[in-house]
Amino acid sequence: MTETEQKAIEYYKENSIPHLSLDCVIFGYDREQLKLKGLLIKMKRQDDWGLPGGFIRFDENLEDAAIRILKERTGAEDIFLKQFNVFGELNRSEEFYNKPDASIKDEWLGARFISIGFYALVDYKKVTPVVDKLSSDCQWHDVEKLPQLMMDHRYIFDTALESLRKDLTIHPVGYNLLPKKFTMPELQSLYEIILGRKLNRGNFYRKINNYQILEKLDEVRKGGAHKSPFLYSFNKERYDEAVREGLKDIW
Amino acid sequence: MTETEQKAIEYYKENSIPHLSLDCVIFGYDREQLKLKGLLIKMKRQDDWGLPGGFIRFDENLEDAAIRILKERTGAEDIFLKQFNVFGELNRSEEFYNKPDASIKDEWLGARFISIGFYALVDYKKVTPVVDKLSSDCQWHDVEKLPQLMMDHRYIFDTALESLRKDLTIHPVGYNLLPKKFTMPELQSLYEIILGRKLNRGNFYRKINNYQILEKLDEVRKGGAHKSPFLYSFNKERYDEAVREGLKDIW
DNA sequence: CCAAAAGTGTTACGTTTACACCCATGG
DNA sequence: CCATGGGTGTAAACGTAACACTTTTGG
Repeated sequence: MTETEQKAIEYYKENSIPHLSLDCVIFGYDREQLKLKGLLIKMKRQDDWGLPGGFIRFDENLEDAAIRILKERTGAEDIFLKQFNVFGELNRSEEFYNKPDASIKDEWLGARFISIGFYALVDYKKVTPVVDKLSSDCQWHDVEKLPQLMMDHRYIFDTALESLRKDLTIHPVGYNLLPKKFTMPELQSLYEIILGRKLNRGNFYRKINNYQILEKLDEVRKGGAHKSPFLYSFNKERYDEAVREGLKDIW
Repeated sequence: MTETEQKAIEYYKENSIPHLSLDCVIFGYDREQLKLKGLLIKMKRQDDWGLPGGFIRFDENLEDAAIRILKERTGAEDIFLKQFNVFGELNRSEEFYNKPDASIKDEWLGARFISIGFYALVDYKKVTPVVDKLSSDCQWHDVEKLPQLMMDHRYIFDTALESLRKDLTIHPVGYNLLPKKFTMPELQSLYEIILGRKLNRGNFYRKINNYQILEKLDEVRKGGAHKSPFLYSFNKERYDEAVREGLKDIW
């Protein structure tokens, strides 16, 4: 273990709640490749990838810790972030740092950890994955072809995706993932990518309009090969309300 | 603080994960009064009621800790138990044990705690509320008229009830709340009590039958004032499957 | 006989899905 | 002109709520 690593661990140890970690499943919407990605990190001298995570400082709210970790890893702020499950099986993490050939050995890190899972959704292009002092790599991976993940991180990832897709049917998504002004096909494409399936255009159009979270602008997007599509923006008040209250029974 | 209390705290301190607690919202189905109850405790020398909670031992799974706490408080085993949210606001708990007039002062207990919320559903009659070493009372309370609760326990309680009612529309409920053999009106009554509203009899009959989680027996319940209702039992395999997978798309 | 229980039918209504049509328009 | 986008129509399938009728049967 290098001195940098040791110092980083020392800092965690002094300022964070022990035995409690936070794992973030960060989904990235890739508008160009029309793919959903997941941000994974690689710990120094480790083969398997893992979820970016962190610890909760003694002086910060749980939610703020998740926001901070996300910011540290991606630079992204003001993002759709949600606590979705706690992973507390015995031995889910202990072995990792205690193996004879473990790249990092530390008593604090090697203790039992219970992890609170958050998932986030960010704009793939707006994000620069950041390698921190304990990691050697931080990369986007296609959700459909994830590499081998360490510990129970594959299970956490799958649970997050399931939660995201379920939440999507109740809550709106798109703010911070699309430009301020966007077209209906762009919004539909976002939904299709997250859900992993095609949606009917006409039905999507009517449904999303009924939610009244959109504002149609008097502009069109010029320059495309075909008819210029209209531009829309989110009505932030109605959008936030729908995120809070859910999309049912808002008539 | 008495010596008993001090010893109890000492035991927690030595065997439990610090800064991490577990709060249980235990709902009790009261078949006779047709009411939904919540199990609350009163800490020694405290006026406000609170949720039964506990800590996670270093050597037990998160889920097992919840099962244990439930068992300690109610004697109930093999119960519908679900993790529903984590409460991690700064200062949600610290003040409680650090107030000048706090009935219990302890460094370990007075530290910051993040609490994992579980809710459970038990048969009101099968349960004997147990007062432990730190509490002076343990009682059922009508869900509609809860007393003042300490800390953020009212918020936790309300969140749990919301989760329970939402889960009820997707997952079946009733095993362990009804006798092995029960009638259709009894099952409907259970649902009505939990949901807090009346359901249409005919529709309920068809719906619950479609789920194919019930087995109609060749017996009737004798002794009532009127027509003897048929008895049913749960088909445990189908029931468990529906609990796991949800009730949609099982056709 | 009466009231509760069991089972079924019917109607209405709303939602979702699938599909299809028409129009607009940029290059 | 043609591919894309915008907007609407519609029919089928499905879900569910409300209600009502019938039959059964214990006391």
